Amino acid sequence: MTAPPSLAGSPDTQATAAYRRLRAEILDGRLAPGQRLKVQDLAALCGAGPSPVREALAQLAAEGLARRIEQRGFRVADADPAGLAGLVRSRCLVEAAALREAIARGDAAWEDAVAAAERRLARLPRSLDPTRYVTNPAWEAAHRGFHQALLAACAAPPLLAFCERLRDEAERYRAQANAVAWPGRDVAAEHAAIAEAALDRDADRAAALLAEHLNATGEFVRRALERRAATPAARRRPTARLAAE
Amino acid sequence: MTAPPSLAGSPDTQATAAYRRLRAEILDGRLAPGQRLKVQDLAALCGAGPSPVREALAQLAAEGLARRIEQRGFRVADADPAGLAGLVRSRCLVEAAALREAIARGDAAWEDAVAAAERRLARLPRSLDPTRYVTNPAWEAAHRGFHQALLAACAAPPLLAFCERLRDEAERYRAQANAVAWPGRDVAAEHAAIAEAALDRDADRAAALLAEHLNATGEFVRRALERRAATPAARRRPTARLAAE
DNA sequence: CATCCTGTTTTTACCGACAAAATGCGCAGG
DNA sequence: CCTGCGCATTTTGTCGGTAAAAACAGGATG
Repeated sequence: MTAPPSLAGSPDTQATAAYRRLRAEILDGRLAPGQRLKVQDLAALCGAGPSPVREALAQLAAEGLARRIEQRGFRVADADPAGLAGLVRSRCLVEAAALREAIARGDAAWEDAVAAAERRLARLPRSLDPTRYVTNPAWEAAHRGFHQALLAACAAPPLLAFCERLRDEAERYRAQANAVAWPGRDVAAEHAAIAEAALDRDADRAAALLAEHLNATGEFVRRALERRAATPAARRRPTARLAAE
Repeated sequence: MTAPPSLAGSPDTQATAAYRRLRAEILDGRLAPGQRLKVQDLAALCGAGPSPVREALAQLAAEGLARRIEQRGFRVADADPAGLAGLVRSRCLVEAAALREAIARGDAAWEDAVAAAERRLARLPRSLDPTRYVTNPAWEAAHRGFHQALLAACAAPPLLAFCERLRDEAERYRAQANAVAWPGRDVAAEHAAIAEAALDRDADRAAALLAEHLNATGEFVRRALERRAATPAARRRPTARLAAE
């Protein structure tokens, strides 16, 4: 029971700490798409030297969250409509395939987990404030958990990891969109319908509903992105300095 | 005219050079699965300092070709039967889905490209030596080109990139297997059948043939892996020693 | 008026050195 | 003969400083 050197948790090395931090900032849009990532600035931000930061950036670039330009540093990956379209199409195809597989292979435990995740998600409010959108971390976690539970019975770890990665990237787009508007859609009903079809073992219906769900979110984000592009970049407010190169 | 510093091509930074090199060595098995990756050794190998090497390793770890163990360095990713099974399953699901999409969206140019790639591949010998297996780089390139051409009409870049990554990992397993045996299968016929079904726009048949093709390769590799586990001088200790150093 | 050159300033990419942690080894004790 | 503990050695992860490449700004030029 003595706690000699390091017992619990993560003694998190500087490199992974920087990785986590930068990843989070990119995902929620605090580091805007296209923005330049100067090593020294980030090093100062993370309170670390340049080496761990470069390591983190290399990792992020490999995951597609950043772009490396040889001899010219790193930038946050862009989030343009073309990228969104490819992302949504990928998600529809891949998640539908994974869901079909999960439905084919899922056992009783999988059914229970799906049902439980659905109920847990349904109980939580999407936004912390009923009148306008305020991110609810608990809902986000439950949402992720639901989609994960749906596919969990699919015995193909690389595929599931890929789904996770695409979900991450989608979150980045959503963060852009939520700055502008939020959906009036009844997402809870969509989730319930997907869960029901999956538990009925109706692969075609479940896959179609899931694809529709993803497409609807994509369409919403596309509109928001469009509207955002139309608005002249917040008429030179100092706050825009973050986004400016 | 004045013979400037770097004239053509890539002035390849040390980090990317190391990345390419290590990646190649992992893919063709010269760095064996599970092997420890000591930074200093690799740095000496690449003629570079530790920082670029760590950067390359972080990238490889993000791609799944290496594992990072916090505070304990990097190792080459394992290549055990379980990993192979998940990989094959993932490839079947993902490539089938991508192929369906490509068949649905492909135009005449796509058809031509597929047909051309198939003919190019059919013309090349699988092995440089007819009596035993000797890797033929031209065939490898054409093979990759064929599978790529098949899916090219699928408008989902992230998905295609993922297929590439899985193909890379599969190559790693194949390198293990080819050290033991080589398939008597008529792979050329399989490729021809897939191309024909795709050009007939018969998505179901094409997807089924492709999945079968991938499964057959997977099964071949699995057998080879099994045989390999039995033969080497790993009598006293369970398989652990193979991974050690 | 746009364009090109040129010197200055940032920024990248890299190395070598250093502390903390892990690994392996020898040795006492059961 | 095996088991557990402390010490020397390796290895990791990190920093600060440095050459070289890119970005920038200003002035001369067609």
